[in-house]
Amino acid sequence: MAPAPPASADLFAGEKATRSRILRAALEVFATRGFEAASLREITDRAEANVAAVHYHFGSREALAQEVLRAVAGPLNRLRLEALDRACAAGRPDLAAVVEALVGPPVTMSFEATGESRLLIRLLVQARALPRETTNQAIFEQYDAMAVRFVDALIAAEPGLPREEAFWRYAFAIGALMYIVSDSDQGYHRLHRLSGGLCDTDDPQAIVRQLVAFITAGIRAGRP
Amino acid sequence: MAPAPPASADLFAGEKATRSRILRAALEVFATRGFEAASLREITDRAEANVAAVHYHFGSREALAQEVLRAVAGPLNRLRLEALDRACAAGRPDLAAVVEALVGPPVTMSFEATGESRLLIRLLVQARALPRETTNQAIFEQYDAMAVRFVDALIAAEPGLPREEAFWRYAFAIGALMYIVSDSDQGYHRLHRLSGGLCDTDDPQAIVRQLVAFITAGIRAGRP
DNA sequence: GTCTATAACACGATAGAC
DNA sequence: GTCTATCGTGTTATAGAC
Repeated sequence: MAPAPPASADLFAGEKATRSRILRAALEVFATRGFEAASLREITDRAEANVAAVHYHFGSREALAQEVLRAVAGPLNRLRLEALDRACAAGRPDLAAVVEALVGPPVTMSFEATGESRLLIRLLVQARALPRETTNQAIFEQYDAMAVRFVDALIAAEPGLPREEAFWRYAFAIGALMYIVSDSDQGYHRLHRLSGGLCDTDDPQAIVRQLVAFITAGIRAGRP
Repeated sequence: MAPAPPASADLFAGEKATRSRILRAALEVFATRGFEAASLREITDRAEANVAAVHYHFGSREALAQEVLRAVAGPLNRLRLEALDRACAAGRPDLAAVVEALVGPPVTMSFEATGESRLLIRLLVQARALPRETTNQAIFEQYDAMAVRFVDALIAAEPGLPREEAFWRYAFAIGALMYIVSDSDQGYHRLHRLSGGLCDTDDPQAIVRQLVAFITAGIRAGRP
């Protein structure tokens, strides 16, 4: 059996040629223009395919959106859970290692030069900004179980941490993560400008380092 | 001279009747449907006005979006800076008081039953999810100066905190804030569901308490 | 200042040829 | 499986009556 391909490999390689090109183009357009504003025409132009091909392969624009979200969510979670397994391998996990397993993979993926996963966070930001039935469904089914596993790992690392606080702080961590990744993305770079160049938001290692320090301390805070 | 009205008062009270109704409706529609997906028809229907009136009063759909963002950003910053001034009044400020001045007003405003500011965070989430020239301009000119004032206050509260870290952690705080507010908004409530009801995301005081505990500890973290 | 009517165009979806 | 052509609808914007 062949080993699983790295997350940065072509997510849609196994697909039929046109279907694959449409998926790739749709990811790009949905991520940069939003699920609502993206048009089928823009997607098919980029895919060098036809509007009718989308309906043939996916049935509707909405079904295409759901398919894209599903296809792209897998690799991130796999990387995260592998890193979490490594952190938990030797008994009680180290908190910083758990946090790094949570924030490291998405940051790394966002900075890939090529590959589809690069746009994942942007896609998730879109889905969250404008919740819709279809995208919510795809996200919940892919991320809920992973979220609970990480919360459990946080508690394993910090046995004194009440479960309620673990959930709140998991959410805060995800918020900080998504905010900083989308800031460093697509030429926005508000933090870099605001800090007068002090914060290098183009350095993924710096981002992970800063995130881990902040989140780890936040999770260790006393009960409010 | 009359005192400034409370932030929850009608933001558009001074406006001409139709123009005011359009602004109010536009805020609602832009905040819930996104800047790209919102249509003039939906806005004018809600405003009980005419499509042509928008062009008469604002010139274009894009100019209307910019106007809405500008009109709504003021009250939040005023509340925050007033709270920051109180925190800094007696010499060296308390870190928790500075953080509460940052996150308290937006959380409180999001939970207002009426008033336009209730939708502000949602509007900012939209603007950030899909950065555009016009909305960026409106946000930067309203928020950049305030951000730097808060970073300075963080450093004043924690003299050992390097300026670079202060900026990173300010950004992380904003990310956690926006994430949790948009989660508790509009029936999304993912954290509530995910935590099996442990986290009451309908209680603004609980949210502020949790945010302040997490962020305060994160800011006090050692240099990574 | 506010309306109706309409121009000019983009959208998602589908029928039917090949 | 992939195309062209087209239907019906919704969009921004504007011209002109009042």
